Amino acid sequence: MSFSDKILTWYLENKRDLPWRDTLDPYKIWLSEIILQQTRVAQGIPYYHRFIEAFPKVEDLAIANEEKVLKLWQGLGYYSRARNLHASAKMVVEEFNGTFPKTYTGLIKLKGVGDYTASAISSICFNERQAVVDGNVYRVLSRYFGVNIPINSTEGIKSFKKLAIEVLHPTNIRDYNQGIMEFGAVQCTPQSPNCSSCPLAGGCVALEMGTVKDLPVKIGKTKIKKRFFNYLVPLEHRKSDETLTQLRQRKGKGIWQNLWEFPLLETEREIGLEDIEIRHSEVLKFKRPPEISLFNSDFIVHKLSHQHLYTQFWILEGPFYRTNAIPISNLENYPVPVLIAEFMKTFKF
DNA sequence: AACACGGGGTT
DNA sequence: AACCCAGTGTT
Repeated sequence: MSFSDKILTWYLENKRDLPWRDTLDPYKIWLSEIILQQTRVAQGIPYYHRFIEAFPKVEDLAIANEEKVLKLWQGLGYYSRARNLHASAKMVVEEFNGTFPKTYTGLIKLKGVGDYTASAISSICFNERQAVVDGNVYRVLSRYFGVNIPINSTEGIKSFKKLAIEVLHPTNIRDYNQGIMEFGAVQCTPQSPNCSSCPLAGGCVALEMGTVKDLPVKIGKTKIKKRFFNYLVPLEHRKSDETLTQLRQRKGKGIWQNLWEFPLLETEREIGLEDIEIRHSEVLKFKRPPEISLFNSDFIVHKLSHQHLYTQFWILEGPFYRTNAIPISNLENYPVPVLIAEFMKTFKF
């Protein structure tokens, strides 16, 4: 039995019942694939349901405000996925009359659709002969065939893609592709893979050589940068029994593009109350000196994959010049980073 | 070729 | 703390 037949047989007996497995609708498969980029299935499932409910068809997504799309995406991370998702929905509706491209070549032109995603959609929806190479596939192929070329080197990317094409199933591309990924996610896991009950143990080079735990090989380490964020939370208590505050939308490059946050003073190092008293006007203008207090005595350290944000929330009470001022009851409508959402949940406005 | 881009789960 | 997740786009 060939490698691909073993994978396919295993899959047909072990596949999970996932929400997007009951359809070949390119819209739904595309949505699931974008959500699942660098994201675990368990984390993505509730988002998939919410998007399908809010936007049953690609036309619904295309006519939505970006604000609403980002709000639904809040908490998933890599927000360029949401912006590109929205842009591609518009492309499909406006340029292709609402019909998704039916080929790898057509699909890869969509924003946010790269080699992996174009291969996944074209093979799953149309059984096109394209090989998917995601993190699971790198792991399974490197172990079974004993390949120690670094998976994130240029040579590795090329040679694993070539190998993936060579071992593709002859006919059932659709199920084989999902099968090899599922096999990596469930059976041939990163740590403590279940080799003792593996249907592919016979023929697995890494198992034979005792190198399972060393594969796949990955080079380079992400250097983590430290940043110091001082959020200035303005509060103006009005007689109308309403409290005003202010949010701003992040623009330009960097993290959290197009999401909202409180006025931010970023510094090179930790600063204290005296510094805030002097510098708050760089960020936010008050009509008279505000009453300032620190919300969190210890840093809130928000960890991203490549930076740690040492964060202090400063509460500034007093009347301020209200461009973009909003009542606190409206805060929930804005798409915000998890760091800000956690603060809003904890702070007693 | 290297880096930026989130947040959460697992060990 | 380190690694990884159904990767893509930019520099």
